[in-house]
Amino acid sequence: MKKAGSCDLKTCFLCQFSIPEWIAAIGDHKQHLSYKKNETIFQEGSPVKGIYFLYDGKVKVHKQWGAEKELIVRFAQKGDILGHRGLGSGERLYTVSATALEDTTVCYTDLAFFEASLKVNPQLTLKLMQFYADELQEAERKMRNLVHMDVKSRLADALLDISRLHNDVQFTISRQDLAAFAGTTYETIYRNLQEFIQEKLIAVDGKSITILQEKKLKKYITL
Amino acid sequence: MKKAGSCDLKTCFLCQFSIPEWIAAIGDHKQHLSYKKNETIFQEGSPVKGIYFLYDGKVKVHKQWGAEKELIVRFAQKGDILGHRGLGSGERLYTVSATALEDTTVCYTDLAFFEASLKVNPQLTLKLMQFYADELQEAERKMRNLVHMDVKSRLADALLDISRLHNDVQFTISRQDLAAFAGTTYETIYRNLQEFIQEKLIAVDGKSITILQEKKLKKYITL
DNA sequence: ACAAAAATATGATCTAAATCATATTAAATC
DNA sequence: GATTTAATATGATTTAGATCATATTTTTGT
Repeated sequence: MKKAGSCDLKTCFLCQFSIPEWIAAIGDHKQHLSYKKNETIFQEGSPVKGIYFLYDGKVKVHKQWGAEKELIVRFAQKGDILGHRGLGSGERLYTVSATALEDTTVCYTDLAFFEASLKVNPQLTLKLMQFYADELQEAERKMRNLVHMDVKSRLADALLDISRLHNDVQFTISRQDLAAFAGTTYETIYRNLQEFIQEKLIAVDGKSITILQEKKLKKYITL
Repeated sequence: MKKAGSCDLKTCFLCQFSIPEWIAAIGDHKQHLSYKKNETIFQEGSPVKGIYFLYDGKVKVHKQWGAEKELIVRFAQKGDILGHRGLGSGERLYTVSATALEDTTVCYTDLAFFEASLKVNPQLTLKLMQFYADELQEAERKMRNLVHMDVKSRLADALLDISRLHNDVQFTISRQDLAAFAGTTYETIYRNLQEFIQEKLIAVDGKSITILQEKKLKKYITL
Protein backbone atom coordinates (compact mmCIF):
# COMPACT_ATOMS: atom_id res chain seq x y z
CA MET A 1 0.00 0.00 0.00
CA LYS A 2 1.26 3.49 -0.73
CA LYS A 3 -0.19 6.94 -0.35
CA ALA A 4 -1.19 8.74 -3.50
CA GLY A 5 -2.81 12.01 -4.62
CA SER A 6 -6.27 12.97 -3.46
CA CYS A 7 -9.65 12.04 -4.84
CA ASP A 8 -12.26 14.04 -6.73
CA LEU A 9 -14.56 14.40 -3.67
CA LYS A 10 -17.53 13.38 -5.80
CA THR A 11 -17.50 9.69 -6.43
CA CYS A 12 -17.57 7.96 -3.11
CA PHE A 13 -20.47 7.08 -0.91
CA LEU A 14 -19.36 9.58 1.72
CA CYS A 15 -19.08 12.55 -0.66
CA GLN A 16 -22.24 11.72 -2.54
CA PHE A 17 -24.49 11.90 0.48
CA SER A 18 -22.87 14.61 2.54
CA ILE A 19 -24.06 18.22 2.54
CA PRO A 20 -21.94 20.58 0.42
CA GLU A 21 -20.58 22.36 3.49
CA TRP A 22 -19.06 19.12 4.70
CA ILE A 23 -17.12 18.31 1.55
CA ALA A 24 -14.22 20.57 2.49
CA ALA A 25 -13.89 18.77 5.81
CA ILE A 26 -13.87 15.48 3.93
CA GLY A 27 -11.09 16.79 1.72
CA ASP A 28 -9.03 17.57 4.82
CA HIS A 29 -9.52 14.17 6.37
CA LYS A 30 -9.49 11.77 3.50
CA GLN A 31 -6.44 9.88 2.49
CA HIS A 32 -5.87 8.44 -0.92
CA LEU A 33 -4.26 5.00 -0.78
CA SER A 34 -3.32 2.57 -3.48
CA TYR A 35 -2.98 -1.19 -3.35
CA LYS A 36 -1.50 -3.61 -5.78
CA LYS A 37 -3.30 -6.69 -7.06
CA ASN A 38 -3.72 -9.30 -4.32
CA GLU A 39 -2.78 -6.87 -1.59
CA THR A 40 -4.86 -6.95 1.59
CA ILE A 41 -6.71 -3.74 2.38
CA PHE A 42 -7.90 -4.92 5.76
CA GLN A 43 -8.00 -8.23 7.53
CA GLU A 44 -10.80 -10.03 9.30
CA GLY A 45 -10.32 -9.88 13.05
CA SER A 46 -8.12 -6.80 13.15
CA PRO A 47 -9.41 -3.62 14.83
CA VAL A 48 -11.40 -1.17 12.78
CA LYS A 49 -9.46 2.06 12.47
CA GLY A 50 -11.35 3.53 9.58
CA ILE A 51 -13.66 3.22 6.61
CA TYR A 52 -12.63 2.85 2.99
CA PHE A 53 -14.24 3.95 -0.25
CA LEU A 54 -13.30 2.27 -3.46
CA TYR A 55 -12.12 4.82 -5.94
CA ASP A 56 -10.74 2.66 -8.68
CA GLY A 57 -10.19 -1.06 -9.18
CA LYS A 58 -11.93 -4.15 -7.90
CA VAL A 59 -12.01 -5.67 -4.44
CA LYS A 60 -13.29 -8.89 -2.94
CA VAL A 61 -14.79 -8.89 0.52
CA HIS A 62 -14.32 -12.29 2.05
CA LYS A 63 -14.18 -14.43 5.15
CA GLN A 64 -11.44 -16.90 5.77
CA TRP A 65 -11.90 -20.37 7.21
CA GLY A 66 -8.74 -22.07 8.31
CA ALA A 67 -5.86 -21.72 5.92
CA GLU A 68 -7.39 -22.94 2.70
CA LYS A 69 -11.04 -22.11 2.70
CA GLU A 70 -12.84 -18.86 2.11
CA LEU A 71 -16.23 -17.41 1.33
CA ILE A 72 -16.56 -14.31 -0.81
CA VAL A 73 -19.34 -12.19 0.56
CA ARG A 74 -19.30 -9.37 -1.96
CA PHE A 75 -17.41 -7.82 -4.83
CA ALA A 76 -16.92 -4.08 -4.43
CA GLN A 77 -16.63 -1.49 -7.15
CA LYS A 78 -16.01 2.20 -7.76
CA GLY A 79 -17.83 4.30 -5.17
CA ASP A 80 -18.52 1.42 -2.81
CA ILE A 81 -17.98 1.64 0.90
CA LEU A 82 -15.70 -0.90 2.57
CA GLY A 83 -15.30 -1.72 6.23
CA HIS A 84 -18.76 -0.58 7.35
CA ARG A 85 -19.53 -4.02 8.70
CA GLY A 86 -17.30 -3.09 11.62
CA LEU A 87 -19.78 -0.45 12.80
CA GLY A 88 -22.00 -2.78 14.82
CA SER A 89 -22.57 -2.54 18.53
CA GLY A 90 -20.01 -5.16 19.48
CA GLU A 91 -16.25 -5.04 19.39
CA ARG A 92 -14.87 -2.93 16.61
CA LEU A 93 -13.19 -5.64 14.62
CA TYR A 94 -13.43 -6.22 10.91
CA THR A 95 -15.62 -9.26 10.37
CA VAL A 96 -14.37 -9.71 6.82
CA SER A 97 -11.19 -9.15 4.87
CA ALA A 98 -10.88 -6.97 1.80
CA THR A 99 -8.39 -7.90 -0.91
CA ALA A 100 -7.62 -6.06 -4.14
CA LEU A 101 -8.42 -8.17 -7.22
CA GLU A 102 -6.54 -5.71 -9.42
CA ASP A 103 -4.52 -2.56 -8.81
CA THR A 104 -6.83 -0.42 -6.74
CA THR A 105 -7.05 3.01 -5.18
CA VAL A 106 -9.25 3.82 -2.23
CA CYS A 107 -10.06 6.79 -0.06
CA TYR A 108 -9.68 6.30 3.62
CA THR A 109 -11.26 8.05 6.57
CA ASP A 110 -10.54 7.37 10.20
CA LEU A 111 -13.45 6.09 12.24
CA ALA A 112 -13.87 9.23 14.35
CA PHE A 113 -14.27 11.40 11.28
CA PHE A 114 -16.69 9.00 9.67
CA GLU A 115 -18.82 8.93 12.78
CA ALA A 116 -18.76 12.70 12.90
CA SER A 117 -19.90 12.67 9.28
CA LEU A 118 -22.86 10.51 10.21
CA LYS A 119 -23.84 12.96 12.92
CA VAL A 120 -23.57 15.95 10.62
CA ASN A 121 -25.28 14.36 7.61
CA PRO A 122 -28.60 12.69 8.37
CA GLN A 123 -28.96 11.93 4.68
CA LEU A 124 -25.73 9.97 4.77
CA THR A 125 -26.88 7.96 7.75
CA LEU A 126 -30.17 7.21 6.07
CA LYS A 127 -28.50 6.09 2.86
CA LEU A 128 -26.07 3.95 4.74
CA MET A 129 -28.93 2.38 6.63
CA GLN A 130 -30.66 1.64 3.36
CA PHE A 131 -27.48 0.14 2.03
CA TYR A 132 -27.24 -2.14 5.05
CA ALA A 133 -30.85 -3.19 4.54
CA ASP A 134 -30.04 -4.12 0.94
CA GLU A 135 -26.96 -6.06 1.92
CA LEU A 136 -28.87 -7.87 4.64
CA GLN A 137 -31.59 -8.87 2.21
CA GLU A 138 -29.00 -10.15 -0.20
CA ALA A 139 -27.07 -12.04 2.48
CA GLU A 140 -30.23 -13.78 3.62
CA ARG A 141 -31.25 -14.61 0.08
CA LYS A 142 -27.83 -16.19 -0.40
CA MET A 143 -28.23 -18.10 2.84
CA ARG A 144 -31.45 -19.56 1.61
CA ASN A 145 -29.80 -20.45 -1.68
CA LEU A 146 -26.97 -22.21 0.12
CA VAL A 147 -29.44 -24.29 2.07
CA HIS A 148 -31.96 -25.06 -0.62
CA MET A 149 -30.41 -24.78 -4.07
CA ASP A 150 -27.89 -27.11 -5.66
CA VAL A 151 -24.50 -25.92 -6.84
CA LYS A 152 -25.48 -25.52 -10.47
CA SER A 153 -28.26 -23.11 -9.56
CA ARG A 154 -26.00 -21.21 -7.21
CA LEU A 155 -23.41 -20.93 -9.93
CA ALA A 156 -26.05 -19.56 -12.30
CA ASP A 157 -27.01 -17.05 -9.65
CA ALA A 158 -23.41 -16.08 -9.05
CA LEU A 159 -22.73 -15.57 -12.75
CA LEU A 160 -25.80 -13.39 -13.18
CA ASP A 161 -24.90 -11.49 -10.05
CA ILE A 162 -21.40 -10.71 -11.25
CA SER A 163 -22.67 -9.82 -14.70
CA ARG A 164 -25.14 -7.36 -13.16
CA LEU A 165 -22.37 -5.85 -11.10
CA HIS A 166 -20.13 -5.33 -14.10
CA ASN A 167 -23.07 -4.21 -16.15
CA ASP A 168 -21.84 -6.45 -18.91
CA VAL A 169 -22.50 -10.01 -20.09
CA GLN A 170 -18.75 -10.46 -20.24
CA PHE A 171 -16.45 -10.35 -17.27
CA THR A 172 -13.31 -11.82 -15.81
CA ILE A 173 -13.04 -13.94 -12.71
CA SER A 174 -10.94 -16.86 -11.53
CA ARG A 175 -12.64 -20.22 -11.00
CA GLN A 176 -11.23 -20.16 -7.51
CA ASP A 177 -13.03 -16.93 -6.67
CA LEU A 178 -16.17 -18.14 -8.38
CA ALA A 179 -16.10 -21.20 -6.13
CA ALA A 180 -15.61 -19.08 -3.02
CA PHE A 181 -18.46 -16.84 -4.11
CA ALA A 182 -20.89 -19.67 -4.89
CA GLY A 183 -19.97 -21.44 -1.66
CA THR A 184 -18.43 -24.57 -3.14
CA THR A 185 -15.11 -26.01 -4.31
CA TYR A 186 -13.00 -25.35 -7.35
CA GLU A 187 -13.60 -28.81 -8.80
CA THR A 188 -17.34 -28.56 -8.56
CA ILE A 189 -17.32 -25.15 -10.21
CA TYR A 190 -15.11 -26.48 -12.95
CA ARG A 191 -17.51 -29.31 -13.74
CA ASN A 192 -20.62 -27.15 -13.65
CA LEU A 193 -19.01 -24.52 -15.83
CA GLN A 194 -18.29 -27.28 -18.34
CA GLU A 195 -21.97 -28.18 -18.30
CA PHE A 196 -23.05 -24.61 -18.92
CA ILE A 197 -20.58 -24.38 -21.78
CA GLN A 198 -21.94 -27.61 -23.26
CA GLU A 199 -25.47 -26.27 -22.96
CA LYS A 200 -24.25 -23.08 -24.68
CA LEU A 201 -25.49 -20.85 -21.87
CA ILE A 202 -22.04 -19.33 -21.45
CA ALA A 203 -18.77 -19.11 -23.33
CA VAL A 204 -15.40 -19.17 -21.67
CA ASP A 205 -12.02 -17.96 -22.84
CA GLY A 206 -9.33 -18.19 -20.21
CA LYS A 207 -10.57 -16.21 -17.21
CA SER A 208 -13.11 -14.37 -19.31
CA ILE A 209 -16.70 -15.56 -19.10
CA THR A 210 -19.52 -14.44 -21.38
CA ILE A 211 -23.15 -15.07 -20.63
CA LEU A 212 -24.85 -16.13 -23.85
CA GLN A 213 -28.36 -16.95 -22.67
CA GLU A 214 -29.34 -14.95 -19.63
CA LYS A 215 -32.94 -16.14 -19.76
CA LYS A 216 -32.02 -19.80 -19.54
CA LEU A 217 -29.51 -19.15 -16.78
CA LYS A 218 -32.23 -17.40 -14.82
CA LYS A 219 -34.44 -20.43 -15.10
CA TYR A 220 -31.94 -22.38 -13.02
CA ILE A 221 -32.51 -20.04 -10.14
CA THR A 222 -36.28 -20.19 -9.91
CA LEU A 223 -36.27 -23.89 -9.40
CA MET B 1 -54.96 -11.10 14.57
CA LYS B 2 -56.99 -8.75 16.70
CA LYS B 3 -56.52 -5.25 18.00
CA ALA B 4 -55.83 -4.87 21.67
CA GLY B 5 -55.05 -2.16 24.22
CA SER B 6 -52.01 0.06 23.85
CA CYS B 7 -48.44 -0.50 24.87
CA ASP B 8 -46.29 1.04 27.62
CA LEU B 9 -44.37 3.30 25.21
CA LYS B 10 -41.13 2.22 26.81
CA THR B 11 -40.18 -1.22 25.70
CA CYS B 12 -39.85 -1.19 21.96
CA PHE B 13 -36.97 -0.18 19.80
CA LEU B 14 -38.85 2.85 18.52
CA CYS B 15 -39.74 4.21 21.96
CA GLN B 16 -36.36 3.48 23.43
CA PHE B 17 -34.41 5.57 20.98
CA SER B 18 -36.82 8.42 20.28
CA ILE B 19 -36.58 11.82 21.97
CA PRO B 20 -39.10 12.33 24.81
CA GLU B 21 -41.07 14.90 22.77
CA TRP B 22 -41.78 12.27 20.15
CA ILE B 23 -43.24 9.67 22.47
CA ALA B 24 -46.69 11.28 22.45
CA ALA B 25 -46.74 11.14 18.66
CA ILE B 26 -45.81 7.48 18.86
CA GLY B 27 -48.70 6.88 21.24
CA ASP B 28 -51.07 8.41 18.70
CA HIS B 29 -49.82 6.34 15.82
CA LYS B 30 -49.03 2.98 17.29
CA GLN B 31 -51.44 0.14 17.16
CA HIS B 32 -51.39 -2.78 19.51
CA LEU B 33 -52.06 -6.07 17.75
CA SER B 34 -52.18 -9.60 19.01
CA TYR B 35 -51.56 -12.85 17.19
CA LYS B 36 -52.23 -16.41 18.16
CA LYS B 37 -49.63 -19.15 18.04
CA ASN B 38 -48.72 -20.07 14.46
CA GLU B 39 -50.42 -17.00 13.05
CA THR B 40 -48.58 -15.10 10.31
CA ILE B 41 -47.67 -11.52 11.14
CA PHE B 42 -46.46 -10.70 7.69
CA GLN B 43 -45.63 -12.72 4.62
CA GLU B 44 -42.57 -12.76 2.41
CA GLY B 45 -43.31 -11.06 -0.90
CA SER B 46 -46.22 -8.93 0.27
CA PRO B 47 -45.90 -5.13 0.26
CA VAL B 48 -44.47 -3.44 3.33
CA LYS B 49 -47.14 -1.32 4.94
CA GLY B 50 -45.50 -0.87 8.29
CA ILE B 51 -43.02 -1.86 10.93
CA TYR B 52 -43.69 -4.07 13.93
CA PHE B 53 -42.23 -4.17 17.41
CA LEU B 54 -42.49 -7.30 19.45
CA TYR B 55 -44.13 -6.54 22.74
CA ASP B 56 -44.73 -9.98 24.13
CA GLY B 57 -44.28 -13.53 22.86
CA LYS B 58 -41.88 -15.16 20.45
CA VAL B 59 -41.65 -14.88 16.69
CA LYS B 60 -39.68 -16.63 13.98
CA VAL B 61 -38.46 -14.69 10.97
CA HIS B 62 -38.13 -17.05 8.05
CA LYS B 63 -37.90 -17.52 4.32
CA GLN B 64 -39.96 -20.05 2.49
CA TRP B 65 -38.69 -22.24 -0.32
CA GLY B 66 -41.37 -24.04 -2.27
CA ALA B 67 -44.11 -25.54 -0.15
CA GLU B 68 -42.13 -27.64 2.29
CA LYS B 69 -38.80 -26.01 2.89
CA GLU B 70 -37.88 -23.03 4.96
CA LEU B 71 -34.93 -21.26 6.51
CA ILE B 72 -35.27 -19.47 9.83
CA VAL B 73 -33.22 -16.33 9.74
CA ARG B 74 -33.83 -15.06 13.26
CA PHE B 75 -35.86 -15.51 16.39
CA ALA B 76 -37.32 -12.26 17.69
CA GLN B 77 -38.10 -11.34 21.26
CA LYS B 78 -39.58 -8.62 23.41
CA GLY B 79 -38.55 -5.19 22.17
CA ASP B 80 -37.28 -6.42 18.80
CA ILE B 81 -38.09 -4.69 15.57
CA LEU B 82 -39.74 -6.71 12.80
CA GLY B 83 -40.16 -5.86 9.15
CA HIS B 84 -37.20 -3.52 8.87
CA ARG B 85 -35.64 -5.63 6.16
CA GLY B 86 -38.21 -4.09 3.84
CA LEU B 87 -36.56 -0.66 4.13
CA GLY B 88 -33.97 -1.19 1.44
CA SER B 89 -33.69 0.82 -1.74
CA GLY B 90 -35.57 -1.66 -3.91
CA GLU B 91 -39.22 -2.53 -4.02
CA ARG B 92 -40.91 -2.32 -0.68
CA LEU B 93 -41.71 -5.98 -0.22
CA TYR B 94 -41.10 -8.07 2.85
CA THR B 95 -38.17 -10.36 2.08
CA VAL B 96 -39.04 -12.67 4.97
CA SER B 97 -42.13 -13.88 6.75
CA ALA B 98 -42.81 -13.49 10.47
CA THR B 99 -44.79 -16.12 12.31
CA ALA B 100 -45.79 -16.20 15.97
CA LEU B 101 -44.29 -19.17 17.83
CA GLU B 102 -46.60 -18.54 20.78
CA ASP B 103 -49.37 -16.08 21.52
CA THR B 104 -47.83 -12.74 20.78
CA THR B 105 -48.60 -9.06 20.94
CA VAL B 106 -46.88 -6.45 18.80
CA CYS B 107 -46.98 -2.74 18.27
CA TYR B 108 -47.47 -1.60 14.74
CA THR B 109 -46.56 1.63 13.00
CA ASP B 110 -47.31 2.49 9.41
CA LEU B 111 -44.30 3.07 7.21
CA ALA B 112 -44.85 6.81 6.77
CA PHE B 113 -44.82 7.39 10.50
CA PHE B 114 -41.78 5.23 11.02
CA GLU B 115 -39.89 7.12 8.34
CA ALA B 116 -40.93 10.39 9.93
CA SER B 117 -39.60 9.01 13.22
CA LEU B 118 -36.25 8.34 11.60
CA LYS B 119 -36.10 11.92 10.34
CA VAL B 120 -36.98 13.36 13.74
CA ASN B 121 -34.73 11.09 15.80
CA PRO B 122 -31.16 10.84 14.56
CA GLN B 123 -30.38 8.63 17.52
CA LEU B 124 -33.00 6.16 16.37
CA THR B 125 -31.56 6.09 12.87
CA LEU B 126 -28.10 5.54 14.24
CA LYS B 127 -29.21 2.71 16.50
CA LEU B 128 -31.13 1.10 13.69
CA MET B 129 -28.10 1.35 11.48
CA GLN B 130 -26.02 -0.31 14.15
CA PHE B 131 -28.62 -3.02 14.47
CA TYR B 132 -28.46 -3.67 10.74
CA ALA B 133 -24.68 -3.88 10.96
CA ASP B 134 -25.00 -6.50 13.69
CA GLU B 135 -27.54 -8.51 11.74
CA LEU B 136 -25.40 -8.33 8.63
CA GLN B 137 -22.37 -9.59 10.52
CA GLU B 138 -24.40 -12.42 11.91
CA ALA B 139 -25.93 -13.34 8.56
CA GLU B 140 -22.51 -13.51 6.97
CA ARG B 141 -21.10 -15.54 9.82
CA LYS B 142 -23.95 -17.98 9.32
CA MET B 143 -23.29 -18.08 5.60
CA ARG B 144 -19.72 -19.05 6.26
CA ASN B 145 -20.88 -21.71 8.69
CA LEU B 146 -23.26 -23.13 6.11
CA VAL B 147 -20.46 -23.40 3.60
CA HIS B 148 -17.65 -24.60 5.81
CA MET B 149 -19.02 -26.30 8.92
CA ASP B 150 -20.74 -29.67 9.15
CA VAL B 151 -24.25 -30.05 10.52
CA LYS B 152 -23.18 -31.07 13.99
CA SER B 153 -21.18 -27.89 14.44
CA ARG B 154 -23.99 -25.80 13.04
CA LEU B 155 -26.40 -27.45 15.43
CA ALA B 156 -24.07 -26.66 18.34
CA ASP B 157 -23.94 -23.07 17.15
CA ALA B 158 -27.73 -22.91 16.82
CA LEU B 159 -28.26 -24.31 20.32
CA LEU B 160 -25.85 -21.84 21.87
CA ASP B 161 -27.39 -19.05 19.87
CA ILE B 162 -30.89 -19.83 21.07
CA SER B 163 -29.70 -20.28 24.62
CA ARG B 164 -28.04 -16.86 24.51
CA LEU B 165 -31.25 -15.36 23.17
CA HIS B 166 -33.35 -16.84 25.94
CA ASN B 167 -30.68 -16.02 28.46
CA ASP B 168 -31.09 -19.51 29.84
CA VAL B 169 -29.47 -22.89 29.33
CA GLN B 170 -32.95 -24.34 29.03
CA PHE B 171 -35.39 -23.47 26.29
CA THR B 172 -38.12 -24.90 24.12
CA ILE B 173 -38.03 -25.40 20.39
CA SER B 174 -39.38 -27.91 17.90
CA ARG B 175 -36.89 -30.10 16.06
CA GLN B 176 -38.49 -28.86 12.87
CA ASP B 177 -37.63 -25.24 13.68
CA LEU B 178 -34.20 -26.24 14.85
CA ALA B 179 -33.61 -27.88 11.48
CA ALA B 180 -34.82 -24.80 9.61
CA PHE B 181 -32.58 -22.63 11.77
CA ALA B 182 -29.45 -24.76 11.33
CA GLY B 183 -30.09 -25.08 7.60
CA THR B 184 -30.68 -28.81 7.44
CA THR B 185 -33.43 -31.43 7.62
CA TYR B 186 -35.45 -32.77 10.52
CA GLU B 187 -33.89 -36.23 10.30
CA THR B 188 -30.35 -34.95 10.42
CA ILE B 189 -31.15 -32.76 13.42
CA TYR B 190 -32.77 -35.69 15.14
CA ARG B 191 -29.67 -37.84 14.71
CA ASN B 192 -27.24 -35.15 15.81
CA LEU B 193 -29.34 -34.30 18.83
CA GLN B 194 -29.15 -37.97 19.77
CA GLU B 195 -25.38 -37.77 19.56
CA PHE B 196 -25.24 -34.71 21.78
CA ILE B 197 -27.49 -36.45 24.28
CA GLN B 198 -25.23 -39.52 24.24
CA GLU B 199 -22.22 -37.31 24.78
CA LYS B 200 -24.09 -35.68 27.68
CA LEU B 201 -23.67 -32.20 26.25
CA ILE B 202 -27.40 -31.60 26.33
CA ALA B 203 -30.50 -33.10 27.92
CA VAL B 204 -33.83 -33.29 26.17
CA ASP B 205 -37.32 -33.67 27.56
CA GLY B 206 -40.01 -33.36 24.93
CA LYS B 207 -39.54 -30.01 23.22
CA SER B 208 -37.42 -28.71 26.07
CA ILE B 209 -33.68 -28.71 25.59
CA THR B 210 -31.12 -28.05 28.32
CA ILE B 211 -27.50 -27.30 27.60
CA LEU B 212 -25.38 -29.22 30.09
CA GLN B 213 -21.87 -28.47 28.89
CA GLU B 214 -21.64 -25.16 27.14
CA LYS B 215 -17.85 -25.29 26.95
CA LYS B 216 -17.80 -28.55 25.06
CA LEU B 217 -20.55 -27.43 22.73
CA LYS B 218 -18.51 -24.35 21.93
CA LYS B 219 -15.58 -26.50 20.96
CA TYR B 220 -17.60 -27.89 18.08
CA ILE B 221 -17.83 -24.44 16.59
CA THR B 222 -14.19 -23.49 16.55
CA LEU B 223 -13.22 -26.42 14.43
C1' DA C 1 -63.70 -35.62 23.05
C1' DC C 2 -62.42 -37.09 18.57
C1' DA C 3 -60.76 -36.84 14.03
C1' DA C 4 -57.39 -34.93 11.15
C1' DA C 5 -53.00 -32.91 10.80
C1' DA C 6 -48.44 -32.14 12.28
C1' DA C 7 -44.38 -33.51 14.67
C1' DT C 8 -41.38 -37.14 16.10
C1' DA C 9 -38.76 -41.49 15.84
C1' DT C 10 -35.78 -44.50 13.33
C1' DG C 11 -33.90 -47.60 9.77
C1' DA C 12 -32.58 -48.15 4.76
C1' DT C 13 -31.06 -46.16 0.49
C1' DC C 14 -29.27 -42.91 -2.63
C1' DT C 15 -26.68 -39.07 -4.43
C1' DA C 16 -24.57 -34.58 -4.88
C1' DA C 17 -20.68 -32.83 -3.98
C1' DA C 18 -16.36 -33.00 -1.23
C1' DT C 19 -11.92 -35.01 -1.19
C1' DC C 20 -7.94 -37.07 -3.21
C1' DA C 21 -4.60 -37.68 -6.77
C1' DT C 22 -1.85 -36.14 -10.48
C1' DA C 23 -0.81 -33.45 -14.84
C1' DT C 24 -0.49 -29.22 -17.11
C1' DT C 25 -0.42 -24.43 -17.62
C1' DA C 26 -0.13 -19.78 -16.19
C1' DA C 27 1.50 -16.15 -13.24
C1' DA C 28 4.24 -13.95 -9.94
C1' DT C 29 8.82 -13.03 -7.95
C1' DC C 30 13.70 -12.48 -7.41
C1' DG D 1 14.31 -15.40 -17.65
C1' DA D 2 14.48 -19.03 -14.43
C1' DT D 3 12.20 -20.79 -10.51
C1' DT D 4 8.80 -21.12 -7.29
C1' DT D 5 3.97 -20.74 -6.54
C1' DA D 6 -0.70 -20.63 -7.74
C1' DA D 7 -4.42 -21.80 -10.91
C1' DT D 8 -6.48 -25.05 -13.94
C1' DA D 9 -7.86 -29.59 -15.79
C1' DT D 10 -9.82 -34.04 -15.10
C1' DG D 11 -10.58 -38.80 -13.40
C1' DA D 12 -11.40 -41.91 -9.24
C1' DT D 13 -13.08 -42.49 -4.53
C1' DT D 14 -15.47 -41.39 -0.44
C1' DT D 15 -18.89 -39.54 2.52
C1' DA D 16 -22.07 -36.53 4.82
C1' DG D 17 -26.29 -35.73 4.67
C1' DA D 18 -30.66 -35.73 1.88
C1' DT D 19 -34.43 -38.56 0.67
C1' DC D 20 -37.61 -42.26 1.30
C1' DA D 21 -40.48 -45.23 4.01
C1' DT D 22 -43.25 -46.25 7.86
C1' DA D 23 -44.76 -46.32 12.72
C1' DT D 24 -45.89 -43.72 16.76
C1' DT D 25 -46.89 -39.78 19.38
C1' DT D 26 -48.44 -35.15 20.04
C1' DT D 27 -51.13 -31.13 18.74
C1' DT D 28 -54.85 -28.69 17.11
C1' DG D 29 -59.20 -27.63 15.26
C1' DT D 30 -64.17 -28.54 15.57
